[in-house]
Amino acid sequence: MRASRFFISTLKEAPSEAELVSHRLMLRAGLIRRLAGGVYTWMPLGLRVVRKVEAIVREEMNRAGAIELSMPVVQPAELWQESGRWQAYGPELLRFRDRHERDFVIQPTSEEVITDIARNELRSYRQLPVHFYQIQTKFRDERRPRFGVMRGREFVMKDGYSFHADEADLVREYQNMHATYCRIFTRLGLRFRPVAADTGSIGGTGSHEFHVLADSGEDSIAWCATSDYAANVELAEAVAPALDRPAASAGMLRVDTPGLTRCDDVARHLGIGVERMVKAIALVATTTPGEADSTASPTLAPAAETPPVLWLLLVRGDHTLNEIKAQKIAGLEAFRFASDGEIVAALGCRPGYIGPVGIGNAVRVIADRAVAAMADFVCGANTENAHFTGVNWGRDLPEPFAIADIRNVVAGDPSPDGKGELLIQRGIEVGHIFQLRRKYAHALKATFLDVAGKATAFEMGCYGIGITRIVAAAIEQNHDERGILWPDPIAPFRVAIAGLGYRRSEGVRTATDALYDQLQAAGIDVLLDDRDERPGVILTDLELLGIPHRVVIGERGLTAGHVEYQARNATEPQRVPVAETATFIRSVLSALEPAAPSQT
RNA sequence: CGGGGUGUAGCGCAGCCUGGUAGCGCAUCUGCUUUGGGAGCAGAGGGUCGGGAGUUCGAAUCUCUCCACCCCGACCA
Repeated sequence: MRASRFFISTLKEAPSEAELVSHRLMLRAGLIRRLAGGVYTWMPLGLRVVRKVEAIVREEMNRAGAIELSMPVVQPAELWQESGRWQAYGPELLRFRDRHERDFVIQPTSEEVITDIARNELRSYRQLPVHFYQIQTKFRDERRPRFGVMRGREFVMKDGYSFHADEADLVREYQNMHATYCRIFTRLGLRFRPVAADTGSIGGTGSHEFHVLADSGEDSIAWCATSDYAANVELAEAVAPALDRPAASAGMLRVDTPGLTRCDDVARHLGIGVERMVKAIALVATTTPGEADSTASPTLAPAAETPPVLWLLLVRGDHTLNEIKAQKIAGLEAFRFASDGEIVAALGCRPGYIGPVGIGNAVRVIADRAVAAMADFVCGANTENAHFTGVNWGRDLPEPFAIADIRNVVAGDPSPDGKGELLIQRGIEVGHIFQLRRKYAHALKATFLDVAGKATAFEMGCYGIGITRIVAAAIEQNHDERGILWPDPIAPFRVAIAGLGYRRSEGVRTATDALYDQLQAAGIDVLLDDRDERPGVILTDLELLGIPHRVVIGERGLTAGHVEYQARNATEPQRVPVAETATFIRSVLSALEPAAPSQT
C-alpha cells in the first residue's frame, strides 16, 4: 500500500476526552473516530487491525471444528420474551419498535437465535455435537461506556455456541475451546492468563475468562505462582484462617477516637495494626423473599420471620467487601448500601463509628471468616468519636448470625488449592467461555431425539471473544512514549518503507519502489510512505502507527550503498546493503513466524 | 442511575471571576525558501462561543433550563 493512496490522519495532540493510553493512541494514530458515546468509526488503518484479529480468530475456530454463520443484529422480541431475557436483561438491552409497532432488540449476544436454529434444524443425536460461531456487531447500552473501544456500546464479538447430547461432550468441547483460546491469544502476540470466573447473569456452571495482562485493566485476577490456580478476584475464595479463634485476653474498653472514621486512622491512633480492626458495612436488602419471583402467588402467607431492617457485614480492617460474594448470601441477592439516614435510624450513629456491639435484633450481622476468628479486636462503638477495643465474640456480643466468605482476596492469602500463596494482577477481559448447560434449551424447548428416540434438551456451551476490545488491549500492553508497538500478527502493516525525499530524489524513488515491489511480490504486508512530507513527520508518524519493521531509504545512505532497518522495539537502526534489503527483511520476518500450529 | 467536572475554529487551549471589537498554538490553503527527526518567512480561509429562554442599552462572560462529553461508583466481550 502506498501511503499517498491510503488514508493516514494522525494528531499531535489527543482529544481531551481520552484518558486511557490505548484510547489516546488510537485517536492520535487515526485508528478510530468517535461518532457518539461508546460508538466509533473504524478508520481504514484501524479496520486493518480488526480484520487481522478476526482472521486469526476465524482460522483457529475453524481449525477447532466450529462452523461460521451469521445471525441478524436485529432480532424479534418474541424470542427474547420466550427465553425470559426480555424481562431479565434490563436497560442494557437496546429495544425498539418497527413501523408495525413490533418490538425488536439489537443483539447483545445471540443465545436465543442460535437455540431457535438448533430446535428447528437439529433433530437427532446423530447431528451432534455442533458448534456454530459468528463474528458480528453487538450492542450493549452500557451505563457508562468508557475508554474508547475498550468498553464501547457497539463492538465486534466472536460468539460461538455449541450443542451436545450430554454433559460429558459439553465438557470435552469446553476444554477444546479453552485450548483454542489459548492458541488464539498466543498467536495474537498477547500476554494473557486464563482464570476461573463467576458465571454472572448468563448463568450456567463452568466458566473461564481470558485476561490480557495490563495494569490499566478493569479486573483483578488472583493467581498462584506455585500451582495452576487462577481466578477472577470476584470469585477467588478467601479460605478460612488455619488457626481457631484465640481466647480473649483483654477486657472491652471504650476509647475516644475523635474525628477518626477510617480504619487506618483509628489503628494509627491506637498504635495497632489495621488487621486488628473490624469494619462494618451497612447494607439494605432491596427485595424481600417472594418478591424476586414474580410468579409467586400473592395469597401466600408472609414470611414467618420479619426481615432485618439493616445488614451489617464485617470484614477485617485491611480487607475489602466483595459485593459478588455478598450477593450470594440468602436474603441479600439484591442489596444496596444503606444511606446515612438509614444507618442513623438503625444504629443511632453516623457511619464511621458503627460496629456490631450492642445492636438490636433488627440488624443482622454477617462476619467474614477472618473476622469470626478474631479475638480482642477493635470496632466502632456506635457512638460518635468512639471505638471499642478488646472486643470478643460470645462475651461482648453474640456470635454472628452467619459466617461467610465475603471479602476480596489480597496478595499473600493462601491459594484455595492449598499449594502456595496468591498474587494479584490486573487484567482486561478479552475472552469468556461458559458451560451454559440446558438453560436456553429448556426455556426455548429445544430438544433432539436421543438414541432411545426420546426428546432430550441440548447441553450448550457458549464462547465469546471481544474482537474490538483486543485491539485496544494489545495497545494497552504494547506501547511506548512514541506510540504503538503492534505485535507482528495484528499490525496494520508489517513493514514500512520510508522514502526520505521520495518526491525530490530520483535515486530514492527508484530504490524505494524497487524494494516495495520486491516485498509486495514476496507477499509481505508493506506500507510505502511516499507522502510529500519532511523526514521528521514521516518517521514520527510511522512510530506512532507502530509498524513493527521499518526501512529508511535516503540519499545519504544510498550514496554509501546502504539503507537502514529498525524494528519498532529496537533502540538502534542497523545498516543493510541496498542489494540485500529484500532478502534481509524476508529473513527477519520469517525468523519471527511462530511454528505452524499442529493440525490436531 | 448517583457524585464530580468540561463544553469557545478540525485538535489542544486562553478569554468568563469584574458584561462592551472572539483570541493563541497546531492543522488547512497560496507563494518563496528549506529537506535524515513533527521547518522558516509572508499572506489567506475557517466560529450559530453546545441548544433554548431570561436579565441588560449590550451576554462567550450573569441567571434558569435542556443537551452532549469526560472522570469516580454498581455491569460485562
